[in-house]
Amino acid sequence: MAGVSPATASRALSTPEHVRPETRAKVDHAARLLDYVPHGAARALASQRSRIIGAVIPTLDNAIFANSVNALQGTLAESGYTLLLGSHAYDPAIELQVTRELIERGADGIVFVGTDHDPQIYRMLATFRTPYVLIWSLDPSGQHPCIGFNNRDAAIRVTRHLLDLGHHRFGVISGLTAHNDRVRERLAGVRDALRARGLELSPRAVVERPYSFASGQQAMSELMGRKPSPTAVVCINDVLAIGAIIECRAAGIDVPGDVSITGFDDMEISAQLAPGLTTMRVPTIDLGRAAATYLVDRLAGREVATCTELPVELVVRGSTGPARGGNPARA
Amino acid sequence: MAGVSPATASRALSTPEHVRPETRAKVDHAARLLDYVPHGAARALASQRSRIIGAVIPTLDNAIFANSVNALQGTLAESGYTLLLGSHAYDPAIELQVTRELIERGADGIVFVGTDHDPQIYRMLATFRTPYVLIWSLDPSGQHPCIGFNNRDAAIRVTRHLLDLGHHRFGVISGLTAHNDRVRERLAGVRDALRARGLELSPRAVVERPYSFASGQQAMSELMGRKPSPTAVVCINDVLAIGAIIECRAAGIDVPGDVSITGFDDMEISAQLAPGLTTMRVPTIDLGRAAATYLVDRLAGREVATCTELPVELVVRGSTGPARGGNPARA
DNA sequence: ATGAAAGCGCTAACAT
DNA sequence: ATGTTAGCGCTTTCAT
Repeated sequence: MAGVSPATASRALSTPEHVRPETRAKVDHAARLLDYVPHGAARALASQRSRIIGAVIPTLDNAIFANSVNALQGTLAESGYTLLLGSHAYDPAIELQVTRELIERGADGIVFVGTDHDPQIYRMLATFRTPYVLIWSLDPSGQHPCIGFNNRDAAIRVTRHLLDLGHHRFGVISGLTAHNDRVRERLAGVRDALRARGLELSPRAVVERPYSFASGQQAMSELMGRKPSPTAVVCINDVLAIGAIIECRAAGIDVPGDVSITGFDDMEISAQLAPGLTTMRVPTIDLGRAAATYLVDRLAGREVATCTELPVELVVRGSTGPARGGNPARA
Repeated sequence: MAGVSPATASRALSTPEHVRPETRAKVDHAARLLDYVPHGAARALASQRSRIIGAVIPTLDNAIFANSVNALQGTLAESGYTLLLGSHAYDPAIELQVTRELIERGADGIVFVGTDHDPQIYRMLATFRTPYVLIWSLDPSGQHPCIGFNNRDAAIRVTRHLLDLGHHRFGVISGLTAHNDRVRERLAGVRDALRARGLELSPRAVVERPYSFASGQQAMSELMGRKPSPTAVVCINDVLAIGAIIECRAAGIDVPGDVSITGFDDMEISAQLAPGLTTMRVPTIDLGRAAATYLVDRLAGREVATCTELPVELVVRGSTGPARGGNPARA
């Protein structure tokens, strides 16, 4: 004790401006001397706020999410919040369970990826009045706060790039569509873009695989085995696209001479490959940062935008080129 | 209320075996009806256990750590623990702060990476009697519980592989050595192995860079600009090694014809590259799992080994070959 | 600006 | 097997 009441000590540490500098000094001194570390649980119990923000993400395997999470955590830390992380490996049951856990831990706010979530999750959030925000997608219903981009439009832009290069025989390497609105939207975007030019994507032209380099390789090999083989392959993310490029190298298929390949996300390595991967750049860092800012502001009672759309950018590199014998003027 | 006392309700939920099935049913029913979610903070305050395990890691950028963390979390979840994650970007001040935060949150145990930590961290852990474990390294002092492997020996094995192929002009692409015992140990291992064959590593032959593909590229370019240029380049991890391979491809340098390259970690993509990367496989998943098991067992009062050494494995792929004109029989 | 007192939601003796 | 009773360490009215 520094000769003051517990109440004053508490104020000195939590709201220093409400305490005379002199008293504050005494308390700070004592705290230092005692190696005082506040008791988070007691604090949370008394104040009804945990200063914990939860994040529910599919997996950390994907470097893309890792970047967002990193930014999220950094930004939260600046405002005195701690990140509590839960991952679910794309399993809705685990996701529900993890969310429950975060609420149980008293999370003041929660970040989710995408719009595909068990209704029970939304119900729980409502019951506990827990603020939350969805990232990576835009919520079409407008019911949920979100910070993301239009996955479908982005995919349309990628596909158009290929169409403009004269391609008309397409293949698609997709991620698993179950419980993943990003993948479904991107896929829909590809279909939309093709249809707009009078092309249909046959089911056989779409290969669905979990995210891994090996999957991408396999899928590419499968696609190139079809005849006629595609001259352009749209991959739903960079991991799959890189796998596809690797497969081409192994199989002696020239990229983009024989086939053009596109990705989605723009991971660090995508720029370094030979050829460089044409892809849609997603602002992963900004996504994490904006989510943190959103929740911190909301918890501080500040006004916040319900939905924020972040820009994505088509990055054209060496993996795409004109269709062989194609006519760039028309598809 | 289900017509029982709070104490019974508590028991029914926490230690069901201490309650008559009939009563348990009543409580469970009421809980379901009320959408009851226990209050973590109150529970932690009363029971003096948070069921939270903290992990203090350098960064999630490195897919390698992400894998370990994933495994850590999964294994902890099986035992009813939640992972609280803190990263510090290799900054000791942030690391101290993050650790403080974890203790403040009442972490029942904490996982750290490597042995290089501010003495104040160890002091705090002792003060709060917080169990902890170091992963990725072996603690030479034997003072700290750890689960890892011998980074120096592993680096020796990699270097010997190159020596046995007849190389004697070496370059090294290192990570930053500050606050990173893994990098320092691996570097020392390379030096040891060379010295054992009468070779010295000149300071100019070692390039130190942060972990990124781009760094690896740059470093490789620098190294190959020296004359005589190395015929073998040891990279302290796969990220740098992949950057190096990419640079060679860009610069028209044949791997392994002109230069052999080795990595360390064995990331998923390392196997897929052309040429495949010769590297030291680190059991990232096992590391995370073992750390979880260690802490859970310790917290349950079970006996635990102070230090566990996990095996690493040299994976020879296409990026290494005989020294041009070298004599494999002797270095 | 500071102190006194109540209580956050739960668990853990202890008693029955 | 269940109820009674404190109390975990802090914050927050409320009073001064």
